[in-house]
Amino acid sequence: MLTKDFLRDRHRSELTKDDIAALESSISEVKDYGARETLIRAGERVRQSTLLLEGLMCRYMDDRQGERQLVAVHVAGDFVDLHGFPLRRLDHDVATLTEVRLAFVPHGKLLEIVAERPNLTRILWFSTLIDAAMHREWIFRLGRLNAYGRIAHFFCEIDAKLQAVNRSDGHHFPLPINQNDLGEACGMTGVHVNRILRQLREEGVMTFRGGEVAILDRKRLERIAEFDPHYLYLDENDPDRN
Amino acid sequence: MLTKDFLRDRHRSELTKDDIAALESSISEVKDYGARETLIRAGERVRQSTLLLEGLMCRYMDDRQGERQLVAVHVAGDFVDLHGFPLRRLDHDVATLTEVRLAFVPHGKLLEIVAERPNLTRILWFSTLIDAAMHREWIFRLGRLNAYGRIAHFFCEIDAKLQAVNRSDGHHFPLPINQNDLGEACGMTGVHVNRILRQLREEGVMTFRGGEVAILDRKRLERIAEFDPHYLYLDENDPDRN
DNA sequence: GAATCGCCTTAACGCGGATCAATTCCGCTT
DNA sequence: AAGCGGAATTGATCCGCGTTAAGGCGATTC
Repeated sequence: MLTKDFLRDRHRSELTKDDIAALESSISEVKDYGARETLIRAGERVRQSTLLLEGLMCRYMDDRQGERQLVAVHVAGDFVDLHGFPLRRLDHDVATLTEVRLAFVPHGKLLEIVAERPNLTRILWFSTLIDAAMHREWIFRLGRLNAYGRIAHFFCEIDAKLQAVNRSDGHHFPLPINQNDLGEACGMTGVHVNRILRQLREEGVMTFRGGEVAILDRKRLERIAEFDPHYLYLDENDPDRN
Repeated sequence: MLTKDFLRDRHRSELTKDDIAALESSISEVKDYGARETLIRAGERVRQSTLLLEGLMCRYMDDRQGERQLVAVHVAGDFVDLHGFPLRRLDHDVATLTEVRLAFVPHGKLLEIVAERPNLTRILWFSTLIDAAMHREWIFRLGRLNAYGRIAHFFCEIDAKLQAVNRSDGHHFPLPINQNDLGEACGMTGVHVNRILRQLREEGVMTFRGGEVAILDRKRLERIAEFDPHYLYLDENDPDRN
């Protein structure tokens, strides 16, 4: 089941067996890629969308001096560029962070889904809007938190997302990226990321070394980050679903 | 025609007459509101979506100390909280900035559209993804530009959006908000906004006084902002549409 | 016409994070 | 065991922006 992590812990139960079968059968190809490959460039016409099965990916934009700003980090189960289907061309680049396994869905198949499966369509739409909600939280993080809060927030978010697809136990998880990547996600230099990580380590909040994260004091970490996972639309946070 | 500004200059031509009629007839109510009213609070269950017919609105999140971060500013023609339809509850507040005229569309009608009108559905989906693209550009702006660039970028964006719905001639337009609002949009204090505005004024790039914007040197303004309107998905920027 | 209010404006001061530059660490190669 | 390259680490210095505070100006109200 290639789509087993798609919307896992995110109203996946609203998908019927038929919906899932339709989605599964619209996959044209599964392929592996190495770390740090750019798969899509901004402005290109895109004709398929990418479901991330395993590994980490990111989306980013570069400024005039070539400084990079990540706008999203993706984990297993994410439909990384589903928004490319209605948009037809993207406003940013898409790249792998680690080695990945990807499944591709041609946009022709998505057109059929929109024509024939309103329920699945609404839920695919929903999944692209979770990404938008995460974008908003990133805006908040960059606009209102200092470096300490921004880094803490990044780890809260990635942990919550990895937990939802069972890649983190909430205390410990692999995250094979470097301090510079972290800086590019949080709008700061690698040097300053290093100082912040030292502070978090010395205060016993969390550690990040050799691509391994350990969360030691979740309460403190979440307070530093002003973290509230509502914006991730995970099942447990939805008080009166219906 | 209440929906005349919806997606104006943004692939609106892909909507059939029938689609437009269906959308128009799904409007349940038109209502006016005053400036600075919060219409939707984060977490509420939403059962209708809001089309902005005239005026300015914003979406925002507050941090723990009550400091506000805007995550979007909306102009006439924007379907402000269409994302509330698939999401069902929002992760942020929605408020008016100026006096506004609004049209409401019940989510029940949107369900019918999704069931019966695949083309309109795909285009409604598209419209919510333009908002996501603007979020990404805001992330870039906050993460990689300094105060000078961020303010310049804000004005480039709002001008481009207002031009698309014919509320700006590209040189001069009303923008009845204050310097503090600008700060909340650009992640800085009102005091510093004031310094930057003075600088832009003294350098002959643009002015912003009494709710009126004048763009004096567009080339310079766009260079300062590193502005490229591709992310707005306006018609003139789409080299080979179809 | 005095008082009030919202908003703009400017100045003084301090801090957070960028910048620049070394140094250390560690996994990999040979 | 030595050599190498990428990443982590740390220090010194600088400056952009926050903070605080004070004053100005036009609009509104009584």
